[in-house]
Amino acid sequence: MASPEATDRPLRRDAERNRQRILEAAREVFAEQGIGATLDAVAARAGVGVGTVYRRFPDKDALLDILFDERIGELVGIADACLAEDDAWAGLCRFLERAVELQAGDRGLRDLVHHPERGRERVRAAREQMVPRIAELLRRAQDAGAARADLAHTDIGMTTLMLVTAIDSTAGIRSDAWRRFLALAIDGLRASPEAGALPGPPLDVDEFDEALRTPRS
Amino acid sequence: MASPEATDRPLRRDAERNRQRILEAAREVFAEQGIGATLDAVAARAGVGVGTVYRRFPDKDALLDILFDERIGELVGIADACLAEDDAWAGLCRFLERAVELQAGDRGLRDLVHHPERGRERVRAAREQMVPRIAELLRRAQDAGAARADLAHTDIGMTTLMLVTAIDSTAGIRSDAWRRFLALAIDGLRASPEAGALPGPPLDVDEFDEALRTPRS
DNA sequence: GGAAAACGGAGGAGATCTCTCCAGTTTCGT
DNA sequence: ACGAAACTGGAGAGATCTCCTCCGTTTTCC
Repeated sequence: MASPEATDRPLRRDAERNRQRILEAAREVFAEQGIGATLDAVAARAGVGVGTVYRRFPDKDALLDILFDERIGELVGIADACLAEDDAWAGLCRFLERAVELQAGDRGLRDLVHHPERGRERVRAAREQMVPRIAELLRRAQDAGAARADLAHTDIGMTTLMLVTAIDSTAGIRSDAWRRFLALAIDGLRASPEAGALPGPPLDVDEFDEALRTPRS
Repeated sequence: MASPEATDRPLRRDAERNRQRILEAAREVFAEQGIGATLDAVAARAGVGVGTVYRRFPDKDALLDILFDERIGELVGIADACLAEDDAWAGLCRFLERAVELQAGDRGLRDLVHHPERGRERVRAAREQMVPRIAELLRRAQDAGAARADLAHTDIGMTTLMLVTAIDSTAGIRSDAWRRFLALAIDGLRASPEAGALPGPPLDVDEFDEALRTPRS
C-alpha cells in the first residue's frame, strides 16, 4: 500500500530493488540533511538516476509522507506510554526526554514535526494526534502539583521547538549535548515557590500553529 | 569615518542625501527581514537604484558592519549596567531580559549576534567583548547562591540562542510572547533543591562558537 | 527474441542573489 | 550660465540552486 502500483501488477524485479534502495537512501539523507535535501542527493546515495526517483515517487512530499508517517507514529506511542506512568511528573519529563531523543537522531523528523507545511495527510494526521496527548500529560502533572500551574500545552510545544534549535546547533559537535539543555528546560517547567507568575497569556493552539509555520532563520 | 570617502573631499550633496537614505532604509529592512534581506530590497526602500547602494558600500557585510556595530555595543553596555547591580541574580536576569528585548525588536541583530560568519571586524570585536561579561554575570550570581552552581557561561549563550528561536517564531503573532519563554528559561537557571545535577559537561567556548556557526533550519 | 518496462543523467525551466555597466542626469566651481 | 566631474538608475550578466522531464539505451520477462 505504500507502493503507487500496489493495485496493478507488481514492479519488475529491478524496479522493486531500486525502489527499496531509494527508500533507504532517502531515510539516511533526510536524517542527516533534513527535509531540505534534494532528490538528486537521494538518487546519488541510492546509486540510481534522479529520473528513477521521480518515476517512483511523484514528488518530495510523497516520499516524506511514506518515510515519516511511521516515525511520527513513534512519537504518539511514546506519549501514550508516558501517559501510562503512575508518576505524572516523571511521565511528562520522560515524554520530553524520549521525544527529543528521537528527534535528536533525525534532522528530517525535527523539520517535519516543527514545520507543518511539509509532509502530507498521514504525517499531518499523526502530528495532530500529539496535541491532546501533550495537553493531558501536562494536565496530569499539574494536578499532581509537580508542573507549574500556569503552563499551557503550547508551552511544552515551544519548549521542544527551542530544544530542537539546540540540537540543530550542537548535533555535529557533541551529539548528546542537548540533554543538558533539556534538563534546564525541565527545571523551568517545575512548580516551584521561587517562580513568579508567567508574564502574559500563553499562545493558543492557532497561534502556536502559526508560530511553527513561521520560517526561522 | 563611517564614510569610505572620509579622507577625500566630501560627497556631493545628492550623494550624501542618498547615502543617508540607504542607511536608514537598511536599518529598517534588516530589522524586519534579517540579514538575509537583499540589497535590492534596501535600494527599493531607500528609493534609489541598486547601483547606488553598491557604489557607496562595497558589499552587504560592510553595510551590516556600519549599521550594527553600535547596536551590539548597546548589548555590551547592558551587560556592564547589569554587572553594576548589587543583587547579582537580579543583574543576570535583567541582562537576559534586556538583551533579549533588544534582539526581539531587530531580526538583523538576532541574526548577527548568533551568526559569527556575518559582519566584519567591528561587529566581531563587539561580540567578543560579551563573553567575559556574561561569564562574570554568571559567576557573581553563582557566588551569591542564586544561580545553579553547575552552569557554564555557554549555557547562558545557548539559552539566548534558544530564546531567539522563540522570538523568530512568534514575533509576527504576539510581539511580546517571548517574555513568557524567558521567564521559564530563567527559572531553569535558578539554584533549586529539586534540580538534579546537569547531565554531561557544558560546551566549551570553541564548541559553542562552532554551534553558532552551524546553520540551523 | 522481441515487446514492454525501466534506467540514467543531461539539461530545461524557474528562482534567487550579488554585483556591474553605461547612457543619461545633477551638481558645483568658475 | 556652462562644462567637467560626479553621480544616478535599473536592466541584465553571471552564479547558484532546485525541481522535474525527456529520450536514447539497457534490462526484464514472457
